[in-house]
Amino acid sequence: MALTDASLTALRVFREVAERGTLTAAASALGYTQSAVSRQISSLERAAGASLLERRHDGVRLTPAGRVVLRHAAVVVDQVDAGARELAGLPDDPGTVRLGWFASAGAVLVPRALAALRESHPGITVTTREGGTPALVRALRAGALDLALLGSAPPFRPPDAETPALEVRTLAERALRVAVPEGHPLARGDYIDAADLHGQRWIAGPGSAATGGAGDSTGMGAWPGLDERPEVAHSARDWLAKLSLVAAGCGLTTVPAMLAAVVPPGVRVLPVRGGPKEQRRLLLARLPGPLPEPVARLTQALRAAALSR
Amino acid sequence: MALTDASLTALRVFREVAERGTLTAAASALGYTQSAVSRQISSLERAAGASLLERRHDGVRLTPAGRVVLRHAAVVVDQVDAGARELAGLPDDPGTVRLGWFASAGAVLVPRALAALRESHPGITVTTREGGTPALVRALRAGALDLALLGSAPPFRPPDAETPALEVRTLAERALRVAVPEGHPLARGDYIDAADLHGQRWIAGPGSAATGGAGDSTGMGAWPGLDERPEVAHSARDWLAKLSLVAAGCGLTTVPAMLAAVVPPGVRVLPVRGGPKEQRRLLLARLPGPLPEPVARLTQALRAAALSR
DNA sequence: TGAGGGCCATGACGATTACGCATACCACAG
DNA sequence: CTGTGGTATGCGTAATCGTCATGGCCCTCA
Repeated sequence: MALTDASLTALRVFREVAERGTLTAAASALGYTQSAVSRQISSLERAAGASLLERRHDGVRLTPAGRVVLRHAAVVVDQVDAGARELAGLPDDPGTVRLGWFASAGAVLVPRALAALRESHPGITVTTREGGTPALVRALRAGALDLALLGSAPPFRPPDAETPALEVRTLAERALRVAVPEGHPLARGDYIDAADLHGQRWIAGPGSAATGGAGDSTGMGAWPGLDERPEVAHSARDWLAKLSLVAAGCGLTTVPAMLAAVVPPGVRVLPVRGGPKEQRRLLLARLPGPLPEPVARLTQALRAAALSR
Repeated sequence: MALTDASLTALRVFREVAERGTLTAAASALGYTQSAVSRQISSLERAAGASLLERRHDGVRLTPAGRVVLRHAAVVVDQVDAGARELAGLPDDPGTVRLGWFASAGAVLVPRALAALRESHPGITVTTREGGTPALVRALRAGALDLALLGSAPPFRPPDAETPALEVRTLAERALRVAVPEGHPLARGDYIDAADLHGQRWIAGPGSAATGGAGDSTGMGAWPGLDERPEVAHSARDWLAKLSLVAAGCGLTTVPAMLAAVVPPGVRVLPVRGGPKEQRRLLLARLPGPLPEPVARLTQALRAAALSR
């Protein structure tokens, strides 16, 4: 028996379980009994030939194999749903969703998601605005935004400590990279050794902290793991300006992996090896409560966009 | 009952039927009886709430609804298969595949497919070469190529008449478009009326036939459905040169829809309405015989690339 | 015109799967 | 110790899946 023998129902159930954290909650959400959900999971694990979930007293956790299957399952289920929608030509719920985002997410993920959403749900209107993580969280709390894309750096803490806790899901977690000019010596390899970042000139973000530790990329500039005082040759907030400077050979800058998709000609985006792992998370946050259909659709679009490379 | 209630088996069967053209052939290929396949199709049609196939005495044809479902089904099934492979960590068969292609396919589809293949199967080496359809067919026959991307124009005939017949599958069928400069009056709308193509200056392909009827885009230039003698302002083979000329405002040119993905700034690619439908097919051909694993993988990658927009 | 071949649909039947109900077991908190 | 929350599994019922056999339609050829 192989994963290819899995059923769509099992994949759909698995995704719901992974999101909700317990078989019981997933069952309730999908209109099954816990028993049926348990069997679907068991069936999927047999097909996968691996345990996909660790069972704990208070729910389940994904195993590494579970994470692999979840990634594929999400794509599959969303694709089937998209097919159903297209086929039915369903009149979707009209509505407006208000989304907040930080700059690098706005440059890549948001356009990608909005384009997909415009195609799959032409009736949904999305308004968006840029902001830093603290400001976006305040706007969520105030009810001025329905959804917000937030960045998060280690140690990965909740966006704020107020109650009720924000409903936060991780869309992606990827390592930071460095953008180098095409002709730069460091551009010759497939990665940059952290030790080779010594003595480089950097294009930093705004503010006094040249390394910009915030997860939302606003202050990003010199490599955060750099164990020397960085030489800051330029300081800029605008990503297009920063990347143009890189292209012009003016220096290096740290970028979220996502930005690699939109760098202009003359720029290479490379991972860094050695030194501490510089991971960043892309989060999607909202206030707890019923999930309106347009918000759910945008959430799906953002998730799909984050899963695609 | 909705498409979301469909089974993976039904989707897999449906795709095989669509490719092979008869329920009987699909059944044989998948190890089912014709009866089981017929029921899977019926089940899928119930889920879709529409007829997906026209039944004819010699097999089946896709309905418009069937085409929609096929597009999604292919993605779903390939994604499940990809998940299975990733999960199994299967050592893939190493090997080299030789692929032939014509220029516009080489500019878009081949890079896209090869990039995807490099990621999913790093052990597979692909060598490619450009050629026109007649030359590529000869190379297939001579065993110098494993696969070839061929263009086909109406009336859609087999690539040649030799035996054994080449194994040919249609990856895509799309209408030709016209590339116009951004500032051109015809660039203002979402489409071009065929009547408005009168009197335009054209960037033609090589050779004496300015409209270049061959499906493989080599001679493509003036709109093939043009009912006047075209004014040819430029003649070029190289697509980058042609498109750069368009961007520079030197004239219009006919392009396969696929090329819209890689036009440089300053170019708009628009469909044409009115006049005869100018459809072109993208075919993938090989000699009949056992399908080596690396060839199958490249075939899948090319198919996936052709399905994505 | 009739025979034969190819193709799809469907009745009948047996095997397998899916799901709900009830229950057992485990961990944790008060 | 009791109550709560969570997962796994036995049992019974209903639905689904696939094969075999058959019928109907269309086309080709002698």
